[in-house]
Amino acid sequence: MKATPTARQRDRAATEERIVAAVGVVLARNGFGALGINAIAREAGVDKVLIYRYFGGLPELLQRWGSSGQFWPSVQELLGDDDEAVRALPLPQRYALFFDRFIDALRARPLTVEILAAEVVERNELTAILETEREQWGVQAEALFGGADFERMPQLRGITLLLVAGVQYLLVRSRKIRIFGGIDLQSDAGWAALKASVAAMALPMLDAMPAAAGNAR
Amino acid sequence: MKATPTARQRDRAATEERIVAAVGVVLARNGFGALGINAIAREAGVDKVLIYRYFGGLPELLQRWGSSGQFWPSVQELLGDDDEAVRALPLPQRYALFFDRFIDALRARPLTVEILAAEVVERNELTAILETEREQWGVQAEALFGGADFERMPQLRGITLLLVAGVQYLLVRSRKIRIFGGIDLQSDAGWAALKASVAAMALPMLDAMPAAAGNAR
DNA sequence: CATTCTAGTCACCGCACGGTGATATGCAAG
DNA sequence: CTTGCATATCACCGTGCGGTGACTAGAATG
Repeated sequence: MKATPTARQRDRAATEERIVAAVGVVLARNGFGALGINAIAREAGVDKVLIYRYFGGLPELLQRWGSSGQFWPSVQELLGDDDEAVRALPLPQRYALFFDRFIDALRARPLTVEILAAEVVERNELTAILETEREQWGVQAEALFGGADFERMPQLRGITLLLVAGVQYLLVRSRKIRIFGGIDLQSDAGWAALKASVAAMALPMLDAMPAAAGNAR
Repeated sequence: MKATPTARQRDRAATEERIVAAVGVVLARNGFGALGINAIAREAGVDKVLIYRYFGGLPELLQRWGSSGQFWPSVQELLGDDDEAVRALPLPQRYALFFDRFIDALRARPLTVEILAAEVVERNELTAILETEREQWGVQAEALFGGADFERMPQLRGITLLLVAGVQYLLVRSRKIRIFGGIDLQSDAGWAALKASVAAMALPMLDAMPAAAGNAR
């Protein structure tokens, strides 16, 4: 009479899956700050000791979870299906399109934004995931423009970096606040306005910068 | 023989001061995550019960600390002493100068950057400080350009917002990482490159945007 | 000297956390 | 059927946290 409270089904693979899934749930619901052994085990409906047994500990579990999804958009995703068409676009339009798709891709990944926020506070297994994914991405994304443009316009890299950083910051902030600098960060309209601003600025800047550039390849 | 371990000096004003000062020390050394009653009391060399007695609790203490310094640069600081000269500058140069000084002002305030990072995670008494200071600032800073320019160029607000956000993001990230997108965020040279990029981009953009603008007032 | 505030000290509570050892239980091979 | 192993459970530990009640000691007042 001591125990036997239904005694779970003894299926290790399934249990592991539940634990890994619980990571995402807790992260999405309670944020990174509440992401601990106890919370995950509770969410999965599983004894926390199993996390230690199956994964070794929280770090390993987070790695496992991280390798179970794509958290950073691939360059292919930014290109879309019309691969060739995008590559043929004049530089300013290509530049604007890049930000368009970059914003959309990140807005569609709330968990990525959550990790992005966690990166601010500390460096851990989760943030390492994004770092590695982003590293390759940076190289490929630059190739999308044809690095030649970057060579010709040394100032372009700084501006692009600031804009990319700005997008990430606004995304992270949009989790907690709605209006920032007069723009609604939680609405499509707000982000559309930002996209339009980038487009409007890309044209004169890219035309003027290297004496005469405009088109690419 | 029970006690009398020198029995501190019974000076409430001085003790309060030590406690308030300890907030800044702990925040600077261990970051926002470690900013608690125990840590502050320990740092101040004071029993934590005094924090409750003198201030009521952590929130009130943080408010008190927050009102004891200027955490956001005033518009006057961005203008500098040569007030009139700056106002007379052509728009692109004024725009670039604004970012120059904005970056310098924030880089000189590590505690502000720390609060900026805390804003990402949660909203509390600390972040409220920055919010209110920043609110007034936003209005005044826009006046610095003459709001007319913003009216004439609707896209300008979005770009400016993205750049300001980008600066804040890079500052926050620079606490933990050194290189970001190929730029050294912990060196003056890195930031100088970013400033140069803004300047290089401001000229063609602001010239072209409203058909014909260029100079102001 | 006795009284009364008040600044400062000490000891303790409940809680949630990360982590671990011993134990019960289902499944499958011998 | 028995044995052995992997799976799941329970009970417990130490630690640091925010928070509180009861105490001690100096300083001013009569």
